[in-house]
Amino acid sequence: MFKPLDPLLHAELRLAVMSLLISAEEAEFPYIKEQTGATAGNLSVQIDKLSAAGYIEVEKTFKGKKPCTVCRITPVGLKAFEDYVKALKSYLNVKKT
Amino acid sequence: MFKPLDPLLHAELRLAVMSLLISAEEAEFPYIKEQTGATAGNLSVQIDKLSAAGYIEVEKTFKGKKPCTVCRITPVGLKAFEDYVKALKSYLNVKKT
DNA sequence: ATAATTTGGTTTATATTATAAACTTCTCTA
DNA sequence: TAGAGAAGTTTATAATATAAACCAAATTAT
Repeated sequence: MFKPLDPLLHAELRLAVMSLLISAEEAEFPYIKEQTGATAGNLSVQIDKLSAAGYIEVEKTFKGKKPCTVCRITPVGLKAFEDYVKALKSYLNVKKT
Repeated sequence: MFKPLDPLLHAELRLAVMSLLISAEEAEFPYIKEQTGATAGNLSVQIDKLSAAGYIEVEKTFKGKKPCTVCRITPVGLKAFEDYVKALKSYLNVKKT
């Protein structure tokens, strides 16, 4: 009846990050921060979690002399996101009006 | 960009309960328990929260001599659910494939 | 030159939340 | 009448999200 919802994705900020990365393919930390409205600390933690799960790839480089953290979604992450959306539909597609 | 997600609804079990009640209009505790696979304790707590928020109505009656807890969605709950679904879409409708 | 501010983050502490375990009350049945 | 089962509730714990505090380097102001 109800499919389980991947707890890693069923969290507002992490879902927003994944959502961004799916449409953008690549995004820098400050951009994600601005788009999501998250605090840097919170974003840092959630990015770590997504990265630890292999859902995103994080590359720490330099842009001139400033540090620059770039995030990309991985195939695993994309799959997880798609599965999550499918599962969610079991909760939403209830009323066939 | 990303609409905030009602934290009361953005929780697996509560979402499942609301989802059930939207299609069923009325449901008894044991039925909800069975459909969601939740433990009675967890379900009891989550039903209380939905009820406290006015999202559902809980009626405690008797079925013969056994207690019988019946739940119904309220207009407020229905509205909240619809808003939640709309908000969710801001996270999902990203890739227009 | 050096003090203050900003940028780009990380670490840590707190507060909330979800969840299950333990408990209660009543009924049925062996 | 003892034990099991149904229907929940309360309470304790473990996980989680989140922001506050912090750090380092670079830029700007004095």
